[in-house]
Amino acid sequence: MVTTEEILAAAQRHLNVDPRASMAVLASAAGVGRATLHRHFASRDDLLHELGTRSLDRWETSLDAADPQAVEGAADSGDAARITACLQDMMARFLADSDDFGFALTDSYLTSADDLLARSDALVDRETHLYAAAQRAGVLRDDVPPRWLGHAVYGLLVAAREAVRDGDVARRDLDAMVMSTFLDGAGPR
Amino acid sequence: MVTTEEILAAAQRHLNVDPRASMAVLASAAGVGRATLHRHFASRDDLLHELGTRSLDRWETSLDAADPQAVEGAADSGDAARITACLQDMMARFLADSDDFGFALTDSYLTSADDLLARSDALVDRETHLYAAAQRAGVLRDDVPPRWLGHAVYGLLVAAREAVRDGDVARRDLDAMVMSTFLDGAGPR
DNA sequence: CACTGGTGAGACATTATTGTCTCAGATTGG
DNA sequence: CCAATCTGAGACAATAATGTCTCACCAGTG
Repeated sequence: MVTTEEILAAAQRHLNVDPRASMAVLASAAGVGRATLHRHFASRDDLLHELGTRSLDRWETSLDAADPQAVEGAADSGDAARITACLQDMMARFLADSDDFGFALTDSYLTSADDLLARSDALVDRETHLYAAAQRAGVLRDDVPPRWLGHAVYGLLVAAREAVRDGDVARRDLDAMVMSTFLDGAGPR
Repeated sequence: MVTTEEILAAAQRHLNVDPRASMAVLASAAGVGRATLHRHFASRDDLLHELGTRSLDRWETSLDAADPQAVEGAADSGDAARITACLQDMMARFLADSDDFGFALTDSYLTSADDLLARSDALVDRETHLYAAAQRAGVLRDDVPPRWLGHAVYGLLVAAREAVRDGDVARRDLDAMVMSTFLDGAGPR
């Protein structure tokens, strides 16, 4: 039997490639009849909404794991190693999610529903506070807006997903490479 | 009168937000009747194909400008300042294009048409050679695959577009910020 | 065996989208 | 003013997508 999770995974994988994929296409992509797909999700909007919710759930979970550590670390304002480890942990979680859960596509889901958009905004704020704290702790450069750091991380996640998909980077090297690129850049060692 | 260019610009802007936008939506987004839109582009595929072609044209132009400089710079294998300037120039061109010309959406256009896909692959190769040359010249770190650098640049372009769109970074600061993030990363100064 | 729950195939009406066409009005340039 | 040209609105048929429904089928269970 094909579970709801498998259907969602197949749908996301497919919508990544073709955002216009029809329900019929998504059904056969999941190896399921069109009727069965509609038994899981009454409408296409339902499916997209669920997909968006799952993405936000994962994002929130990653932030939940990273946030308290960071706030602590920033509170005693100096434990750079700790806050760096926290950033690394968060990045690794993001990367794990970007694997099977798309990232670049998230946007198109969110903009359609107000509740998802609101959640997304709230998470952006939380993450931005985290970067700001890292800046105060001297772990991240403070000559750029913290929001830019958030965008940069997102961009690198997109890059990472593409790189793995194209086979340009091995999955096991990904975490270290992305983190190093984020922190140290692409300039000479 | 609404020119073809304006229609394309409006379409791209709109398709960025909603890849499923219909011809009717795209027409009114361009401030034009549906019939007029079809006078410019016989079919939706035609429109998307043209959009993809324009993206590739701009990309190719940017590479044309950067490539000879880089090859020269790599040939005498040491003029780091020169090859850095060349990378900066290329990045600035990319950023200028990512402004009005979308970037993140390019993919969905390309994967639909074989000729565009082939052109895209060729350009990726050219750009990769450029990064490899930069690595040999000691301008970019050589402990990562050159293709990863390409992905990273692409990701930062996505980030830059989002950052400007959200008003998180002023356009005039963008070039320097993106280049510095690419070369030096987000770690402390 | 009979029964149950879930499934795929497909019919079906409805709606959205596409591409073509016509026509009346507006604009431009002579 | 007139003619040529381009435009938007809308009619139109064809196609695609959506959501609902029925029905035969099959696997597992009692």
